[in-house]
Amino acid sequence: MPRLTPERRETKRAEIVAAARRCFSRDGFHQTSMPDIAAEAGVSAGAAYRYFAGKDEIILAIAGDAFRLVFSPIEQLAAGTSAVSVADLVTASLEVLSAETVTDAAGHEVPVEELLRCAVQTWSELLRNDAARAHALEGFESVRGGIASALRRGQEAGVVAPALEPERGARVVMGLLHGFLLQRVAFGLTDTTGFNDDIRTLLEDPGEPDTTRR
Amino acid sequence: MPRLTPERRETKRAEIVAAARRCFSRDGFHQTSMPDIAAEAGVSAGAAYRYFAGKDEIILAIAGDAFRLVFSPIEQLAAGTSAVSVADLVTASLEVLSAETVTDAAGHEVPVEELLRCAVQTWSELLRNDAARAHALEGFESVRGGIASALRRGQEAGVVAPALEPERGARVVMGLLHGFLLQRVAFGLTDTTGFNDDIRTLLEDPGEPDTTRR
Amino acid sequence: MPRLTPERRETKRAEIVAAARRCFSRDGFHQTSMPDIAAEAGVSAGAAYRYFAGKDEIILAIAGDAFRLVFSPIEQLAAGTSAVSVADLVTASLEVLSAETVTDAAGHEVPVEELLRCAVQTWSELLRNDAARAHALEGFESVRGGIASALRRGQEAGVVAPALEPERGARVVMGLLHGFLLQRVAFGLTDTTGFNDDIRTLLEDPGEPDTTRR
Amino acid sequence: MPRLTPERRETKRAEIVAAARRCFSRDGFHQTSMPDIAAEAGVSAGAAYRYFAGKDEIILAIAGDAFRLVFSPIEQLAAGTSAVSVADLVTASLEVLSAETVTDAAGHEVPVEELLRCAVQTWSELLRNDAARAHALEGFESVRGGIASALRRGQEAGVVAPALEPERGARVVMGLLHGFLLQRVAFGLTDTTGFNDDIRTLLEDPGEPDTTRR
DNA sequence: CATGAATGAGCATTCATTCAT
DNA sequence: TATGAATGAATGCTCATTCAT
Repeated sequence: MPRLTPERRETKRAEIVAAARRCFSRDGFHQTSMPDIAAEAGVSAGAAYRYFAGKDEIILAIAGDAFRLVFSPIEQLAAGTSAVSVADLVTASLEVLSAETVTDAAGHEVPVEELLRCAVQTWSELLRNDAARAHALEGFESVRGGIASALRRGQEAGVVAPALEPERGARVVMGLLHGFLLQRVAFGLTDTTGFNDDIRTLLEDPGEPDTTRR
Repeated sequence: MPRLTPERRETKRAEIVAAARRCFSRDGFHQTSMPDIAAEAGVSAGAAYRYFAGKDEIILAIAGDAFRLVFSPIEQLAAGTSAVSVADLVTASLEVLSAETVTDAAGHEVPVEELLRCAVQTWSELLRNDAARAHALEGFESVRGGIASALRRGQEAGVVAPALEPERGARVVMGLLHGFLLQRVAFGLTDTTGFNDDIRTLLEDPGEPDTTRR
Repeated sequence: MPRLTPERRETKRAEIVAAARRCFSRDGFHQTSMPDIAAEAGVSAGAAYRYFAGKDEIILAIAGDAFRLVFSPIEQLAAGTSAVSVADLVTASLEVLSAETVTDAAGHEVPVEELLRCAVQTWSELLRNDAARAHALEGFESVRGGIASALRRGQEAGVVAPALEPERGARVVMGLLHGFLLQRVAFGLTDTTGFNDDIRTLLEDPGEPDTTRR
Repeated sequence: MPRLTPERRETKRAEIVAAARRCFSRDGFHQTSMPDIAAEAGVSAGAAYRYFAGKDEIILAIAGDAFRLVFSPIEQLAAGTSAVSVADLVTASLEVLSAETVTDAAGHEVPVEELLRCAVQTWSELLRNDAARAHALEGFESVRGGIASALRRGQEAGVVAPALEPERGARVVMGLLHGFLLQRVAFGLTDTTGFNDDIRTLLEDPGEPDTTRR
């Protein structure tokens, strides 16, 4: 039997992750058994243990992905060098909620529906799993830093209010995404078109109405 | 030991719920066993079954509370008749994140930390539990309706932008709360002071800077 | 509270037994809980323990009745002094399978359907419960003795073959009843009319066929 | 420890069945726990669930065997083509009560004592378990049909009374076996030798043959 | 005496994990 | 390497029995 090449190993690992994601999305982290995952991946019950130390490690892998990938569109935008407005950021941020798939670090397409359903479950894990929380916090800060940088670039370019504290602004954007994400997966409120305007209108000064809008 | 008065029954039920909430907050829904709950409540393993049909029913009771109580400050504000601005709503909405306790329907004080940790876990349940989702959706719509009403009153009073679609504005407010809630319990980002301003600033037209702020 | 008179005590005990018999007949000995019996009898869970030491004692009471009452018609016939033929005995024996009710020692009417269903379950208990087996064996021997006596009287009167060993003949009669009893309750084969003739025909010498029959 | 060959699987399944039969025979269906069975079989608590969906399925397997095997000697006789008399049938039928073991469909020797004790318990199950009853009824009818066929062959050969209705005669034979079976396991009345004669004598016309009958 | 709430041991079943093949 | 049978601890739940009121 030929040594398992690193590539084949990685491929198989990814297959197990993808199978686990399907199971988790469908049945939940805790209602999914290791045999379930193995069966979904088309491997034996024991095989998964050659790629992961245990169920927790699979959850962690999924959770890391789920937490981070949700922000992948906005991260890409933020990683650029062009001047972006807040509206651009919010729009990019909510974009993931309407997409069919996103692409993970290894280049695999991940169905957004699965991703989001896993993301919400991930949040529960963060409460009790120190490793997961540390990992997620790192991702959170990384995304926040990226958004903050973009906001700073926007301020320099004059398309973002100079009074905005970038780190805090980034938190708002991320919070909004999480909130709408939850509304979508838990309640089926998939429509996020126009929310950028809604948000702006919401906070608008009522006295000086529409002259500057849109 | 016959004749449990309805009041005593309710008290005991509430004790079990409170114990379950402590366990769930500490260990998670699925890592908490019925014996754990019973022990925390100081009752025998079988006793809980006189008050709840099973573990799911306890989870449901907690989840219902958790989902709804998070909005209790804003619901109270919205239920009033005074004209409130968006800033008032957002402030009230985020208030729960800094409070120590909130009061549930039966008048019991519920520690906010526990409440929020249960709330996040509730979200995971919504994905797979039809009863919980239906229940939560009802709560969601009720809160949304209340906030929308308050926004309409604000529009009539001239303190909310007339262009705002109230139902959509309410979704934004609720989404923000959920997003910040997650940031607090998952990452320890408890500080929400000033976020009202941040949000406003975030969306501000950069061209007309500081004249209207703070 | 007035002392419970022995009569009232006996009445209540009988009510519990009757309730237990209904439960046992419907759900089986082991699928019936003490609360079930109490509820069926309209008393509290604890009350039954004033009349019976525990569930086993109730089963024993039912079992004793069930085992014995099945033979009550044949016992009555055997207890008489008239000369009875084997056909009379078999007929009387199977009679209980077509009756609606039989009357127990205390004069209560007991539905035969319930009685038979409990009787079959009783047999299982005999295998493991020494007290029940001893009790039943005593009843068995008593009935067998009665039938044997009747057979002896029949032999004296010339209506029973003199070569028959009465004790063994009685076993055959009793075995037949048990066999047909099982066929009725387990398979719904309620028809036992004419089986007397069948039995006779079955064992008839085929060489001297039909000249005298029917 | 991969790849359980179908034969080994069947062997192990049979071992569990045999262990369960020992437990059931000793302690009863409902007093035997799954761990009891597993321990008796020398396997772990969970292992049994790879071979049976649950306890009920084990009971059903035992019950099916127990109900059917009791008739195996008479079925073999009836399955033949030779002309058999009623006496032959009854003798064969009761034979099982004196045997040490019988051989099941898979060729395993089953101790008769265990078999009979399980058979009696099976009868209780028939009252409440529709699947078991349907299964047993099928077996019952099959055996009855076999015996009836043998009786018809006997009639053709002139060794069975032509007036006998074979289906009814078969019921009598089966009823007798069940009755004597119960007497053996419940009361230790193991002796069935000569009962064939007893039965015949029992129904024999006493001194003055047929002139007085009916 | 009766009540019925409480107890707590016991049970069927599941499942993460191991390891012989 | 991969397999999948086996393990055995853990869990949710039931129920016979007790006893404070």
